Amino acid sequence: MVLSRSGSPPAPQPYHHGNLRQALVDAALALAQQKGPERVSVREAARLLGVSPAAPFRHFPNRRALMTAVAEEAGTRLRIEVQKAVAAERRDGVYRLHAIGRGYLQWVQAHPAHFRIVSARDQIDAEQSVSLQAGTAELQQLIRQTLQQAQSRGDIRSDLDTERLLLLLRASLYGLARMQIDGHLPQWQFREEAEAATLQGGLDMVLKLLKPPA
Amino acid sequence: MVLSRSGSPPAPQPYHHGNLRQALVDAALALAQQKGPERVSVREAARLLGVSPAAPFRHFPNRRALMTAVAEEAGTRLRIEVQKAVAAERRDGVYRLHAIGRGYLQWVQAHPAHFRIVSARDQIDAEQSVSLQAGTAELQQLIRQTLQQAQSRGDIRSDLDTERLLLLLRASLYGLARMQIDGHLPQWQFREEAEAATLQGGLDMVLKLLKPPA
DNA sequence: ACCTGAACACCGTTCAAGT
DNA sequence: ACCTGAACACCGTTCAAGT
Repeated sequence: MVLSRSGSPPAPQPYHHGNLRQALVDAALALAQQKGPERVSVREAARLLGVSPAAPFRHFPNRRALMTAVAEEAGTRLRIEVQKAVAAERRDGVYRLHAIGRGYLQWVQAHPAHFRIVSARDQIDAEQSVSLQAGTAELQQLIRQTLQQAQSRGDIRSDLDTERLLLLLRASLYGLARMQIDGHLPQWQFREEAEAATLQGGLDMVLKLLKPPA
Repeated sequence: MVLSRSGSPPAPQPYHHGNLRQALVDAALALAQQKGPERVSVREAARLLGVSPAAPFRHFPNRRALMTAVAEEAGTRLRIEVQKAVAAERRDGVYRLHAIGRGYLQWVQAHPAHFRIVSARDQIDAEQSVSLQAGTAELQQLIRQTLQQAQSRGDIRSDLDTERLLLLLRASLYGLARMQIDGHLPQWQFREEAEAATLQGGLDMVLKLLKPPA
């Protein structure tokens, strides 16, 4: 948040106290947005904050731990965003499923760097992080409940196993998100809106397929 | 292929000729399998082959170019594997679609490091590589044709836009593959077979949903 | 044409020493 | 308790010089 954007040496501030831990997370996130998560360096973050290269290691055992902290923050924001999206949907059944998917995909598109970090298994320790594990579990539980509800309302085919549908739904969402992030989406469309439309189209298609046969 | 597995200094072989370029690709791939693609270092590859740290740069302008070459090889193998899988399927229609999906998912599971490299957008230059672009296009074209054929045979609902179905199919497959690679699959199952079954279940579910209503 | 040797500017991480 | 300074073993990359 409080990054000096000016010249090179940001003048040794009274960072000797202050919350260096949080400042490092903020700086790392900012760097990830600028140059991609894989190019974030601990030293550069330290430099930006005017502390020595060794300072970060009083707060994080290693680079992965710092990146994991960044991922935890991003993950929390994602979860909150999706929860907000469902809460804002007043209609029931499929509409709530739709809201979840839309919220998820829109967030990914709005914050690509954040999503890349949460899903960067090679940069973070997702299994070790209770926050990340809990966040994922909570999201999965939200989808599961919404799916069950939609099934019992007759909005969604109920002749199919809920857990398997859940897997497919997650795979579709995650797949669409990653295709966008990894540049696998048709590029003959220049505009951001076009990509959004493609993602939406994918989402619409799954949900259409889930409708009970007429 | 021809890596000396023994002690540290692999004795300066007559690599002064020989195919250093290909040897580097092989070495990088081997390292990627051992420690993950993101931990492959050009210097270590050079060391393994008994050449100087500068030698690789006569064959590749930079690290990304080397990794891209590795990805090209992996991508070719993936494409061939999938093509084989379809060719081996004697039945028509959905069965061919099934074969594609199965071939894809099985390959990913059998060669996780390879898949990680082909899809490691932060390590390679996928857009610059004609080989990778062509491979992806060919695979996409294969799925498209198979899908169209299945639709016209009445195996797959034909009331839905082919291109959108194609997107969903790709997203599901890519999503399932990445979930496995990124460790998002339920871990209460220890065995590899269990993960394979989960992936298969996801694939079966999409294809089931694509069947025309009875 | 292909490779070496030495160098440069970076990294992550450790550790004694400072406040 | 928190940070610095200096050091270590690594990187990717360049470039003159060697064969």
